[in-house]
Amino acid sequence: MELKPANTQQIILEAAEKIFIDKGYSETKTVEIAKEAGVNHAMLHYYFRTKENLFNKVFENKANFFLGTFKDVFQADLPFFEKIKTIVEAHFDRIGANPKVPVFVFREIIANKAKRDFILQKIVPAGRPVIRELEQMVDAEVKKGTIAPVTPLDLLLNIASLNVLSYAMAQVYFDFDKGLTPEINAFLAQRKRNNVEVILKSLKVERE
Amino acid sequence: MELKPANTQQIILEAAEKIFIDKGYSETKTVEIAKEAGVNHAMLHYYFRTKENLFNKVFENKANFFLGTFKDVFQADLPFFEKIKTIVEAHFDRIGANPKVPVFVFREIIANKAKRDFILQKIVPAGRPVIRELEQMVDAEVKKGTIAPVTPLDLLLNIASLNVLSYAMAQVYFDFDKGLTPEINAFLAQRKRNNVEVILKSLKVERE
DNA sequence: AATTAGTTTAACAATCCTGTTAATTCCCGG
DNA sequence: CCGGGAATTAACAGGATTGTTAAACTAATT
Repeated sequence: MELKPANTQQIILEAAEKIFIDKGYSETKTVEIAKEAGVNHAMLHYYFRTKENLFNKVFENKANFFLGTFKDVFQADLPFFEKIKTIVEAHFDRIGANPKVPVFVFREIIANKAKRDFILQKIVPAGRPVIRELEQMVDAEVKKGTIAPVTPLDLLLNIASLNVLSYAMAQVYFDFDKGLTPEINAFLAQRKRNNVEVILKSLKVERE
Repeated sequence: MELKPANTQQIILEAAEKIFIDKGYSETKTVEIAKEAGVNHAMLHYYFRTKENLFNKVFENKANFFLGTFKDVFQADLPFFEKIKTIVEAHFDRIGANPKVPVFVFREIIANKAKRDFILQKIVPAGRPVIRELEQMVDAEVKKGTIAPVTPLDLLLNIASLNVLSYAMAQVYFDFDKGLTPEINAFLAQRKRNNVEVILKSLKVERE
């Protein structure tokens, strides 16, 4: 992916990202970040002044990543159910690219009220358009009677819940740090299939 | 609930529980636990020797609680779909009694491999019977053709995912520490209804 | 080559945190 | 009431950790 560790600042940021996400804020020592980055630890102060500053940069990036996992998947021009399927799968895969991030974000928010406010003020508003877009899609179908009436928020939360916890559970059952073994891949593939199916079924109209 | 803060050891344990779950292992300072418990911080060492020792006691309790949320809900003698509904709701409510615990458990496991092994060895085997009991219930219905074929593991993970993330999300959106406002209760009630419905629908037989 | 701004280094100060210990108080059985 | 073990306190040692700074180095410009 990123092939230019050109400047020290970027190197530090990437090292910090890795370690913060692995260990959380206070289990992470600035010296360790410096070591991982291969620079003198005074450099962290030179570029970022404080540990918290550096952390906030990382956290903002990652929180945006996690909460933005929905934004990019509405483009395709497909039939409704195909589109939903695509959204669920794309979301699943995006979490797969950073499987530790969601739990990291939740944990840090719950542990630290200041960060919760930060999220609410800066990031949730950005999610508004996603809801609205989904709302239009869903409402149109509901009106046609092709799907059951659901709120877009519930639908969104259902997708996020199934996908996020699939990876969280995988990290409890398996040792994720040693790469994706066939066993892990099988588990994830099964969950992916299951999640799509559950979401699609949740939209089906009930008949008696 | 617990009306006997009789001995110091118990007081310390309860204080530790509260703070560890709020802040995680390393953000928690032993002095703070002592202050919360209203005792000299040397008492922690007197009763528990080390911080890690104390943490492990708390963690084991809470991890067992979380993973045991399924065990107690299979008793009722009801029709299948009613039973599933009861299970989902009971699980939801048990998480509600300790809403921060699931994310706490995930985070600490992911941050600390040693704890993951601990979980796998001591706690997952205890979950085996739950799977088996569910398996019997499900298989019987599948054979009758009254529900779609699903693996009990998937069903279990689906329930856990929806319920756990409902509370995790609630803690991102709302300030949970100031008690349950009507707003929070409304959100949770809606999620509870939704989760039951999604799970039940996931079991419905597909028709064309 | 000299100047300068930007970067890096090494050493250190200050604080914080865990664990320890020796002395003191508490409480109960005799 | 007294002796002794358990519980508690105050004080501190040792280590880790973050942040700071002054000096040294680098590279581009003149």
